[in-house]
Amino acid sequence: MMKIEPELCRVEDALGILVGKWKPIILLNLLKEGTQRFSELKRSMPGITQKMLTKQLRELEDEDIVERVVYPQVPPKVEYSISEYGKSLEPILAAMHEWGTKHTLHKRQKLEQKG
Amino acid sequence: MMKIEPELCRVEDALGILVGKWKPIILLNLLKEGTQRFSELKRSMPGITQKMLTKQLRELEDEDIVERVVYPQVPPKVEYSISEYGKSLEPILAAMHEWGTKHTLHKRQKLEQKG
DNA sequence: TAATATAGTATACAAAAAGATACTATCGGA
DNA sequence: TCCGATAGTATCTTTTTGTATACTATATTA
Repeated sequence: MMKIEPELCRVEDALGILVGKWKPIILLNLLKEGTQRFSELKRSMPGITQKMLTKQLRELEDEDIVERVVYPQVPPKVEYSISEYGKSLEPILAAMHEWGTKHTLHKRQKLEQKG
Repeated sequence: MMKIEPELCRVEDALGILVGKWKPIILLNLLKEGTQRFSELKRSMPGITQKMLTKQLRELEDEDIVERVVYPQVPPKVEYSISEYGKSLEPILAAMHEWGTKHTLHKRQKLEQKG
């Protein structure tokens, strides 16, 4: 059985990058669609505000997960993509998605038992 | 390459369970030490308040990740442990810990380059 | 009889995250 | 000349999280 020393725990370091109401969605979008413009990302995430999208992207960029390329044009064009380094998060996202799917089912079954 | 449909994404369901300033630590403690009393858990997490520990444990219990057993004694004795179901989170915690460890190193190297 | 240990709850407060809304610059086209 | 598109900022408010501190019950022990 795996035993991580709780006091040497680095789970939070990974968690900190994924946490944020929109980060997993942003990452999955970029992983699925590849390079995307700011406006494309925004359109694919109904409900997100400009401010939030910018903020989350900056944070991901600061962690080297996401790459940002500005084209000197008017109107502006800025493209976002997952960095090679960022792709190392993919198995974690996949594992969480898989677990989350099972857990959703688990909760549904629990609710049905109670009526 | 794995492609999770962002609109069917269940990453948040897993994330929601791990998020909270103390949850990963609590889970790792229980995974490492096995069954623990409330006071033992508290002692092994310097800085956590009673209220926070109770709250996090309740939330984990509500998700069936943690089991709570009350002994009808005075002074009270309450034991916490990871449920069988909860153990399915272990690979995710391990993956995040591993990634987090690498990421900590990555950031350190980046800082050193800049001085 | 008073202190101690345990596992809490109650209340108030502070800080962080998220949301709503309005504003900016600038080129091309109508 | 005014509008629209793009990728942002700036400011304010609300919501969510987390912290600090005090309080509770009760058998046992000194």
